[in-house]
Amino acid sequence: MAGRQKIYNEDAALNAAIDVFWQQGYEKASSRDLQKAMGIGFSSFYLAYKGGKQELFAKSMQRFFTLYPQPFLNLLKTVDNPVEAIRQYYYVMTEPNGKFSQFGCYFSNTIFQADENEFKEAAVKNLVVIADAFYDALLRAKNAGTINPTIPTELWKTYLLNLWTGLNTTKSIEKDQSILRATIDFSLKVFG
Amino acid sequence: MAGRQKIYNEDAALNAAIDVFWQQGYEKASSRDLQKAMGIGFSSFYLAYKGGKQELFAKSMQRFFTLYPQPFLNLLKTVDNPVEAIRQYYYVMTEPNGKFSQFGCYFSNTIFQADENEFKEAAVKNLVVIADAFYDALLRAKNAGTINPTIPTELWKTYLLNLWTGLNTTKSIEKDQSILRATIDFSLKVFG
DNA sequence: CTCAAACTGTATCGATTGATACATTATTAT
DNA sequence: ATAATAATGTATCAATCGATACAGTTTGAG
Repeated sequence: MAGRQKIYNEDAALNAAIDVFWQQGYEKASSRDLQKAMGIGFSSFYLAYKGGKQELFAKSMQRFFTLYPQPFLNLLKTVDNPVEAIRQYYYVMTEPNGKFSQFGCYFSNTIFQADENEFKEAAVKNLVVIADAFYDALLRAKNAGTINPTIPTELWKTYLLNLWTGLNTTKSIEKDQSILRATIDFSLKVFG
Repeated sequence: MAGRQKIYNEDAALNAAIDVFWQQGYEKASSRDLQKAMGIGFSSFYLAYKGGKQELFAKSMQRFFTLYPQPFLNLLKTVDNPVEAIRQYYYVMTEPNGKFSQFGCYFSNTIFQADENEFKEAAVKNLVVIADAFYDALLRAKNAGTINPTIPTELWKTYLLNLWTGLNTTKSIEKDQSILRATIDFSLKVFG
C-alpha cells in the first residue's frame, strides 16, 4: 500500500458529522456544511464516503448509537433500580445546555424528517433496541420484586417510547425544567 | 374595480396548500409543488401571496387551526366528560388511513422542522391554546365532581401535550393500533 | 369603445443543492 | 529513481430552489 497520508482524523471527522446531522437533520445538513465541520475537502469527502451524504449519514447514525445509548444500555444491565436509571436518562432531555435538549433525539428527529427510506427504518430499529433493553431491565426488576408496576407489561415499550419521543417536542413548548422533570417523574410512577 | 376574474377558488387553493405543507413540511414543500396542488400559476401565486411561501404557510397554519382543532375545542366546552372527548381526539392519531396518522400533527411537525423562526413560535402558541382548552374543560369536570384526577393540576398541560406529541412519533414505531389505543387509554386514566 | 385594473402563462433569474472532473501533491514498494 | 497508489484543492456540473420579469388576456368603469 502506497499513497499520501490522510491529513484529517477519521474518527474526529465522523464525530463532527454527527453533530451537524444531529443539529440540522439529514436534508438540511448540506455537503458543504459537513465538509467544513469535518475539516475535509470535497475530494477527500467523496473518496472516504463514496456513497456521499447517504453513506455518511448511515455511518453517523451507527456511531451515534455507539457513543450515546450503548453505554447506557450496558449500564442498565447491571443496575438494581432500572426506573431510577431511566429517569436519569430521560432527564438529559431537560438539561438546558445539553446536546439532547438542544438538538433533540437523533433517532426521533430522523423518523420525523426522513421520507419512507432506509434511514427512517434504521432509526426506528435503534429506538426499538433501546425500548427492548428498557423492557428487559424492568422485567428483571419486577421478577426480583424490586418494582411493582401498575402498567400492563404489553404497554411498557410503547409507553416509554411515547414519553421519550414526546419530550423531544414538549421540551420546545414547556421550557420550565422543573415541570418537565415532574412530568417525567409522574409518568414513571406507573413502574412502581 | 376592474380586472379579470380569478380562475381559481381561493379557499380551495388554500386548503390544497394546507395538505401539501401538512404532508411535506415547510421546507420540503416547494413553491412548484404548492402551485401545482393549488391549481394556480406562478404569477397568480405571487400576486395572491406577495410574501411568497412564508405568507402562504402562515395563512395555511391559521386555516388549519380553524378547520381541525377549533371545532373540537368548541365541542369541548359543552361536553360533560372531557376525558372521553380527549380520548377520541387522540384516537385520530391511530386511524390507519387518516391524515393525522399519515401526516402527523401539523403543529408538532412545524415545531420539529422549523428553525427558530416565527413559524415555530406560532405552532407552539397553537398547541398551548389547545392545551389550555383541555385544561379548562378538565378543571370544570373536576370541580363538578365528574372526574377525580390523580395527576397534579400543574402537570396536566405538559402531560397531555407530551402524550399527544409523543404519539406523533410513536405512531411510526408502533404500528399496532390496539397497542397505541391501549397506551392512550392507560395514560388518560390519571384523569380519573 | 377605450383604457386602466386585475389575473394568467411562460421564460428565466441568481443562489444553492449533491456530486464529479482533473490536475497536483505526497507516500511507499520495487 | 521510478512507477504505482492514495489523498488533496479547485473548478464546475446539472438540477432544483424561491422568486421575478414581462407580455398577454380578461374584465368593468367612464
